[in-house]
Amino acid sequence: MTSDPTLKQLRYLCAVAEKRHFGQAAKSCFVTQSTLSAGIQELELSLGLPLVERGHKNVLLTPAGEKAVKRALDILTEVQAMKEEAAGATEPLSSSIRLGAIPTIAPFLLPDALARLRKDYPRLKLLIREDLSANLVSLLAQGDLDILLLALPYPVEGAEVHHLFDDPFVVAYPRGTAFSGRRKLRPQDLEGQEFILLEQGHCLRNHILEACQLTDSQISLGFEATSLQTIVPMVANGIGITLLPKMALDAGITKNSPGVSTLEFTGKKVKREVGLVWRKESPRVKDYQLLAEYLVNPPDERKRQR
Amino acid sequence: MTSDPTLKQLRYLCAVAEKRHFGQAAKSCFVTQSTLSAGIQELELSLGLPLVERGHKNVLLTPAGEKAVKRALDILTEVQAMKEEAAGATEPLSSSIRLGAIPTIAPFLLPDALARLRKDYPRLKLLIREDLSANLVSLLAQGDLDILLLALPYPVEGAEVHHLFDDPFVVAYPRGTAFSGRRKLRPQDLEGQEFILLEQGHCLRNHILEACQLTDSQISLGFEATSLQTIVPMVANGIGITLLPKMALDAGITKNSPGVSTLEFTGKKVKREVGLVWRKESPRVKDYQLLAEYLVNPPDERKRQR
DNA sequence: ACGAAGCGATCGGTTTTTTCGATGACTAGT
DNA sequence: ACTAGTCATCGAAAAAACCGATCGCTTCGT
Repeated sequence: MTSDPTLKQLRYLCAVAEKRHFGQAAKSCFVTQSTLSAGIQELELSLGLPLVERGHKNVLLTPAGEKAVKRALDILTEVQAMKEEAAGATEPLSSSIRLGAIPTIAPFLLPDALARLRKDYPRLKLLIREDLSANLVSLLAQGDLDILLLALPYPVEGAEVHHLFDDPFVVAYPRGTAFSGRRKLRPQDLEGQEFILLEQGHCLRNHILEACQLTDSQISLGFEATSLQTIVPMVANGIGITLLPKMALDAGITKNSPGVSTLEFTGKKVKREVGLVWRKESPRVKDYQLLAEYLVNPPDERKRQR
Repeated sequence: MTSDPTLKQLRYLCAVAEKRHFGQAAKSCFVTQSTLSAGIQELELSLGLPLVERGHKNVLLTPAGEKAVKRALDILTEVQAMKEEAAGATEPLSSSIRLGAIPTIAPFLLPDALARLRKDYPRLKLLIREDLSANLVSLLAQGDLDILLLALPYPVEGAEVHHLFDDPFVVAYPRGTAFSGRRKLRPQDLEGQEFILLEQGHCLRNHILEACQLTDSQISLGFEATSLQTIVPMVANGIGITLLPKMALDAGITKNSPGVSTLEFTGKKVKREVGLVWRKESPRVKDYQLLAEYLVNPPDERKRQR
């Protein structure tokens, strides 16, 4: 088995084809004539046929040489293209990011952030996958997703966690009942209430329980829902109360349910956190930090909108 | 300026992309893991960005890495194609040959030979240029032609000459005049005759003069013609006599001119030679010798046809 | 909790390849 | 014949590629 051609050899060949002169070709490649000569010979050896016809006055290419030069030019331009593509890829947020987000964050945080991202980085392709935290974490681990938008705390097994902001809970209750007249609540005020929470698997459920220092067994659960959007009408119908992420409230989740009132908690303890998670080894931290800025900004904007 | 990628590095990258495992990729490249690892690193350095995300359990490619792999595969297949093309080109008479031939040979020798060549080597592309010997020789020297079909002797300045066969001259004279009744002629029998020859520049003219040991001044020239095909009718009209290459006679040049009779010479001295000429440095001698066989064969075939 | 195993990165030393400058062989032109 | 110009060749030095061993880290099994 003869050895393979070398890119260097192909460059030599192209130079010879262009200059039709070994010495000048060598100069244009910044090597000595002997080096180039040997390179051409080796290429001919590896291809098994003569490519160049060495005359005394002029150097000519054999038909095979002509074809080889065409190929070589193709190859070299492709290599060049690869380099340029790589150079272009160093520009931030210029390729695709596969983002996983949980259902209790994605609909409230992403639409606005994505719009602004698209405006500033039109070359970015964001692929969104909405799923439960557990599934997202495993998808991230096996490389099917690049980054996750999760509610924290959540166990992420040696992945990098980047805190974005706190997301306080607010109580949503049927208008005119229970806490009417109160301006703020303490967690313990909720005791004895009928709760409507998301079904098992949603981290929001656990975060709410933890934030209120409750356990599954301590609270009476009238119903379980599959999404926040379905919980709100249930509250409006007087079936029970729930805790909503403020983020969802800000995004207008109660807009079409006038029967629902909301109350904030005192202090800042009753909350979940929102953060990004990526593989520790990921080399695109720069991209992710940039992405983080666009996800953190919305709070300011929401204040304005409120 | 960072160095260029290497084909080897591209192969390493593709192997990693395929195996998603450095050790196995290294094995498939028949190198050690350290070598491959270093190669990938160098490639990343030369492209200026990470291509591979090294996890503990699985190796992943960055988006830039994915693109680079696509490019790399393209490049490698193209290199492979170049090699295969080169290998295919070693097959004889498979590419193009630019053949120069003089007007006093080409129309008589080539049509039949080309037909048989086309049948046996359909991939051969023969480009024919018909011109005077002097022009052909210079075209050959500067590489615009690959091989010449000439009448010899002719000065060819350090080119390679390959004798094909002798081409005797025959006398063509108006039927019923001069040599009627003779079976053979000696050159000196032509003295005093009115000659019709080709115009200056045709080597046939000089070959005839030499063969008969005459000079321009010794013979009376009634007319000069621009082609053999036009000489024959002139002979038929009784304007004079001429010498024709037997090759032309065999090809039927007098077929439509019943007023022309022909006579051979005694011995084998009154002739020109037909040969191929190529640049001494030409690496395609194999092809040319094969071509020669097809040009030499016709004499046998002509006997059959006569 | 701890040891073993798996993986990629790194290090030193050896082998191989590349490169250069000088020289050789050959031709064309003077 | 001699000179200038060209590509091929040679030997030594420089560069690189490569390997085996080892390191650091993580994971898995006990």
